[in-house]
Amino acid sequence: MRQLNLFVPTLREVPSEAEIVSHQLMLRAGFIRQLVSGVYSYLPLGHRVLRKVTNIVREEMERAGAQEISMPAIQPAELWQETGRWEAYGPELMRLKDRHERSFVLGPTHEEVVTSIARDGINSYKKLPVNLFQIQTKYRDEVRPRFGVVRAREFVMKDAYSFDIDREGLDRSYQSMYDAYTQIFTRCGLNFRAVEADAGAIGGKGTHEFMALSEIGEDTIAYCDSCHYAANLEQAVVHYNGEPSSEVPLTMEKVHTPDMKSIEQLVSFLRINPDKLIKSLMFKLDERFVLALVRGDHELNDVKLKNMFDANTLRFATEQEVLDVIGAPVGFIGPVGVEAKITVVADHAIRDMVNAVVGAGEKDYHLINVTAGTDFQISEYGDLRNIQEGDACPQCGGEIHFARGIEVGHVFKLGTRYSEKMKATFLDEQGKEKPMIMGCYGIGISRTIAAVIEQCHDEHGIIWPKTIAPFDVHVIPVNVKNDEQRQLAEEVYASLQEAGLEVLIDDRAERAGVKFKDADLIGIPLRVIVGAKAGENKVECKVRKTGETVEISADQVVSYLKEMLNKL
RNA sequence: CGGGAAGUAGCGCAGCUUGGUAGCGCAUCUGGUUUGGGACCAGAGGGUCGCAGGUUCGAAUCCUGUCUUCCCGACCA
Repeated sequence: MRQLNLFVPTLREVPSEAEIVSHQLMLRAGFIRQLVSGVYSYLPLGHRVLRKVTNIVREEMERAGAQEISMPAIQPAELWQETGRWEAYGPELMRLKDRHERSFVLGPTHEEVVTSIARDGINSYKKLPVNLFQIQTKYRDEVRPRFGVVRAREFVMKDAYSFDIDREGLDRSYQSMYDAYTQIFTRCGLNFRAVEADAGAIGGKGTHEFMALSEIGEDTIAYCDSCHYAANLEQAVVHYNGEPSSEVPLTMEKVHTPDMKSIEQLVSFLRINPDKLIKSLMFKLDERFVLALVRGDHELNDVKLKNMFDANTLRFATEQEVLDVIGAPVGFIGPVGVEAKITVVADHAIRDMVNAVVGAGEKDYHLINVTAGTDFQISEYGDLRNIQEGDACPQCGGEIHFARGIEVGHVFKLGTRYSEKMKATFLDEQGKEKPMIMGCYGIGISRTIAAVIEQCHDEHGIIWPKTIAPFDVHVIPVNVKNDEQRQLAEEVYASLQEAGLEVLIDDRAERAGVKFKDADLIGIPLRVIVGAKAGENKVECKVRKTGETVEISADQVVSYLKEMLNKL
């Protein structure tokens, strides 16, 4: 490809709308342009990278036995009403109406469509298992699009759906997708971890998120330093060791704590550590009120609380509800003497606390020297808090650390959630009708590209992994007006192409500095500079990543670069 | 949806306080000189100052409304 004709509008300055490095570089290097918030065009270079990633995904999916299809982005509301997601998905769902006032959605995912296809097309165990995938533009009306293509409203996604006759089949499908994903992200040059995750709106049990490690990641990953354990912060299991305090329980006392509503205020007022405090939080779970207790220095995990009660909805109780049920304002509520009014549950850590501080259930008062089991009763203990750095790993007892991650892939075991609702059944060997067992597997393709840039760049620009670089080699004649240089560069260009490499030649009549700056920005892994020594048939080969430069004879360029490419 | 910031040429910004009909750098075009890390000189093109309304003889500037973009939060495959 000739740069003279290539549309690469590079920017010298950083567009003010871009905050993070990948967004800035994608704009500056001329890969993308924004149309409206969260919606982007991919320019020629960006599109080439998109194609590279797409090809890797396609290859690995097909290698894993999945079959590519293409489903519509426009889907009728009726399909979503069948599974209840027309309501459940909420405002994230892009909805629209046609001229006859019929409702449609722009698909954020395709469980409904693919299940309807399977339901019509598959009716015997003999036709299973099947895994169908597509690579397609998806739509989500994000509350707040941000970080360029990392959180966009329109984005490219690979989604796959497996259909099996039983759980064992699903386990096999799931594992093969897990392996394919590992292969895909490795090939893309990404530093990632597969973490145990929450199933979210799609539902189902048994799920892993593939997280690209990055400071700008929107999720926190808890991982173990001595085993492979890694989980979403919200999902990580907290191991209960049972280390009761050796303190002698003292007699409960009421103390005046005027306006001391927060943990921080109490800590400085009473001169105690936050781990001596018990936080009492009141929630409304479905139709009931619950008082949940966690240690002062811990964070309550609402998903765990929700799961404890198998509830569908959870929200904080309003100030009025707290006043009505407990009889005290928020900030002064506690577990003592409320057993008759409300269900009290607690995190395991509360078990071990002796002489703790709780709200007195009376404005401007707290109780000190309070001990669970003695001064108040707990109806159920459970793992209700978020894991913290330094906690023990639930699998091996090692130490838990935190890292930030960008979710680039997600594999779910769906089970029969959709097949039952949509009556996607098959006849088994006994002639018995059964719902298909489903799995679904997504990869955020456009987001993956941003994640790679976050991990692979320097102060000059992008440093593409060779596997997804827009080109393999960048040939730069320093001065195109010099016939020797131009001709030699053309020869090198032709021979590299002949050798099957993807080559971009900067044949613009720009000064050397401009070309080098642009080349750094664009980030093609290998560079051939044809300059002053063209007359001696010598060129310079440079590795973008290391800056390593070697002067070689033009005749050796092809073999040398092929070797370098293998080493990268 | 709550909090904050900003909309002036393709990009980055000044001008606004104190109203007088728009400017700088980069980019673009022409000519010349340059030519190994974003050159120099001379000239040129490009803007309904986000939009609407109001105040005024006169509005980029003051007032009101509205839209958009970005950031923080809530939310989230």
